[in-house]
Amino acid sequence: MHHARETLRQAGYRLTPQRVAVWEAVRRGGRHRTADEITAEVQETLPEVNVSTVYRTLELLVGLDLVQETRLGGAAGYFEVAPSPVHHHFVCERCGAVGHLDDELLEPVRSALLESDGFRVSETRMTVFGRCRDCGGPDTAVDD
Amino acid sequence: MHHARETLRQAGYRLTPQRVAVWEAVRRGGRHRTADEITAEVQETLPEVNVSTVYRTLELLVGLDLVQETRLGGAAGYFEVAPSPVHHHFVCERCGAVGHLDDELLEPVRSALLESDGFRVSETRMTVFGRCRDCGGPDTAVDD
DNA sequence: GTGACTGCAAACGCTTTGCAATTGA
DNA sequence: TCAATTGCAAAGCGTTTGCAGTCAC
Repeated sequence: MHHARETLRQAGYRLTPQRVAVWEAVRRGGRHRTADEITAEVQETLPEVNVSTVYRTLELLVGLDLVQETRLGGAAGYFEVAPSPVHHHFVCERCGAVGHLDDELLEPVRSALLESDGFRVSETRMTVFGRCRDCGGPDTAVDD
Repeated sequence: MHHARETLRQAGYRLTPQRVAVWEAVRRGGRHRTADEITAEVQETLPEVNVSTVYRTLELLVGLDLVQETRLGGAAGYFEVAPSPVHHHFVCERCGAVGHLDDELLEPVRSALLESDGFRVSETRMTVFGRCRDCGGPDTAVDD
């Protein structure tokens, strides 16, 4: 259970209907949503809400570590409830399905970077593209 | 030695001074350059060249696998000579230094994805943020 | 009541596009 | 020659901003 309301209050921010609606939309979405999609959903209940408010709210929620923004390749950013533990994404380039990938898998990469380059990783953003189980691998024979 | 000219010719494209200049700018740049930086450099010798030409040329070169575009976080894309073998980037969040990270390091990640999710990876884009050797780690005591 | 917040409209930065003029093959 | 390519200007996209009015506290 998330504690967005309390977090907002405790940080001294006002609990407006718009903010609640944006948070709900991000949460309900589950999968990654663009600011545009979030705006559309919020407007179903609060038709007057403006994109700029959505962006401002998303920025706020990202700052409070309640929401995470991800760039999946295109021009637009994607938003989702900040996951714990940290994870990354794999995207099926055929059907668009998005999956999650645990951050622990990248531990060897971090060690290697520290040893070879003295680079101390603080944040990793990885997006993997390929074919999901249902869509078959690129080198798999498909009969159709 | 790269073979941009031949590749262009063989693909049926014209070898214009603008295209050569863009390719040279990407190549000479070495590090990652934005379309804007490339435009500026090209205009040093061909002042009339327009951004749109640069973008069209970059798109062409990317399509021919001569150039690679990367998103490093901001709004703008970064271009560099398509590297082989494939690599990824680590960015120092303090001084902005960009380093390269070999794709082989990600082999365990690919295996794990295939085993656990049946996901067959075709392309990985990873960007790692942190502190380079000179800037010190986030938990390193810095005396200044 | 009052300052944090909103909606609006306009601007932003980066990129793409339509079109007439130009140019490489 | 003549279609491919260019420069220009304008539009596109997602996002941000300034401002006057509004609302949660």
